[in-house]
Amino acid sequence: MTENTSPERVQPPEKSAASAAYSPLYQQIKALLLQSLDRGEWKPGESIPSELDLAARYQVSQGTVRKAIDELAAENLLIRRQGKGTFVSTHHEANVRYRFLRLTPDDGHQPATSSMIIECLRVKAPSDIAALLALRTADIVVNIRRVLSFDGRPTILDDIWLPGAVFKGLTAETLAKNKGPMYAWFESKFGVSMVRADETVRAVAAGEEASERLEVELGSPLLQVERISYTYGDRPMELRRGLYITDRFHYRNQLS
Amino acid sequence: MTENTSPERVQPPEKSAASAAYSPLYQQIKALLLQSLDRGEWKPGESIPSELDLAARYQVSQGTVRKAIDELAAENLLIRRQGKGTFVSTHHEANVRYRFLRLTPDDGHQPATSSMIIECLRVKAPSDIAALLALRTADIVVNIRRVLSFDGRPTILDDIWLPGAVFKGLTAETLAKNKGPMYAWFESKFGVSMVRADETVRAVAAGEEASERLEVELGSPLLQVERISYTYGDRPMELRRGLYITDRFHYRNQLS
DNA sequence: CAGTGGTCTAGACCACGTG
DNA sequence: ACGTGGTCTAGACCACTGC
Repeated sequence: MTENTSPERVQPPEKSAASAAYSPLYQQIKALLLQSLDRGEWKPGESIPSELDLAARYQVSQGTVRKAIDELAAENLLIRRQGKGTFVSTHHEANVRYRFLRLTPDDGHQPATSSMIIECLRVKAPSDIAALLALRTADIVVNIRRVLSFDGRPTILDDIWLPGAVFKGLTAETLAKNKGPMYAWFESKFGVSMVRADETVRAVAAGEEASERLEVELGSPLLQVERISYTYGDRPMELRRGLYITDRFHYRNQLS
Repeated sequence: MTENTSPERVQPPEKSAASAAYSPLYQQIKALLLQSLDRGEWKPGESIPSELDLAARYQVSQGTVRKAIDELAAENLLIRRQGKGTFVSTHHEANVRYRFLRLTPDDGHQPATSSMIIECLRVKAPSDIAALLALRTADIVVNIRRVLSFDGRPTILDDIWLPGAVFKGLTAETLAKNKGPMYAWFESKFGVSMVRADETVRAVAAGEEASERLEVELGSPLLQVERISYTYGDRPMELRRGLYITDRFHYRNQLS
């Protein structure tokens, strides 16, 4: 009974010259791990099987599994912990909360955060939003608008768009009940893990609504940040347009 | 004659429990490679010795050298090219020119770039500049001010500060002669490789000079980008304050 | 003490670039 | 044909964690 009927049997890489679609073994393993993550076989915060177990499961050496995991860890999808295991990334943990928020206080001290929901509506997707979220204009999207305050000062005005089909049961009420980071809530309530994001940053002048909500002069400079967040498989799952006040905070970035 | 008198002999990692300052072998190799890079033993754009040569030189296995190089490649200090060798990163190559410039045209098309030097002075370091560059206020710094234009439109007003002791012979004349990216010029003319950078981004209102130089209304929103660039060993080598017009361009960023 | 990831080695073979 | 980095394996031992 050593016959292997697992659907996850990997192909040994085609080593003959004729192979056009050659893919290294560890990339195939990486793809299989990604599938399992996407499918929810291992949930955010949980540990995945040990390297030796995975090696046995996929019939490859530990070194090959290791290389696959190395890449996923480099992309922040997995987190290695020596002596404990390898864990699925989550937005719940203290050290990586607000992982996608690059706005940082000018002095080091961490501010108290509070959120005020302006509205939360389900509407047909405007065409620009639909395009960015890879939806059709007939599809329903959830539109959340809110103000984030730091130390009691309104600082961020957010306009958030989510695919309605995925975020079922998201209403102003359920939203209001949730404390803590929105991305952590998305994980536990809707099973959506935000894995990476692209941001587009500009300086703009405060319009009427922004100046009221953020309590700044009409026309004051604001940082406009448009973010598209992706879940596994590069599927866009959120469009977020934010206006930031940057007099006591700054947007930080590391180049290399 | 097998005695090894090389100054680069590495310590086998202390494997006994008592070792407080344990450092993996490959980290020691990485540090040695960094020293050689800093010292200029291999110049930007050149290839470093092959993995097998380095393994022989440091008396370790190829795998250990490989892991050290892997990390340096992940930090963009080295570039691997299969079949050819491993090369020292440079700002000269077309694909990584303007590697630190995150301002991107809204439409895809690459704009024609031109630079206009406003002035280039050697002065005593103001205290804030000195602090950020890890200098004393008595030290001399070079201060360059310039406007970058894209497709003929002034778009960036830069205020650049460099340690005078390192950038000897940098004058408005020599600067004006240089075409192409400033960081590439720093490499070939002054032997300074910029290896990574930290940026702080804000939205600000155009002041008098900015509005004149960039031909925008007084008070229009501009993106203010303060960048500290580092050479090997995390030594700060440049402070750059830029004001960007972001109506046809945006600052892009990837989060993960 | 057992189990996990982390380091290190040695060797085989492959893919790529250049003669 | 050769030398380069890239992949894959197997095995030994170490460091860390928790029972």
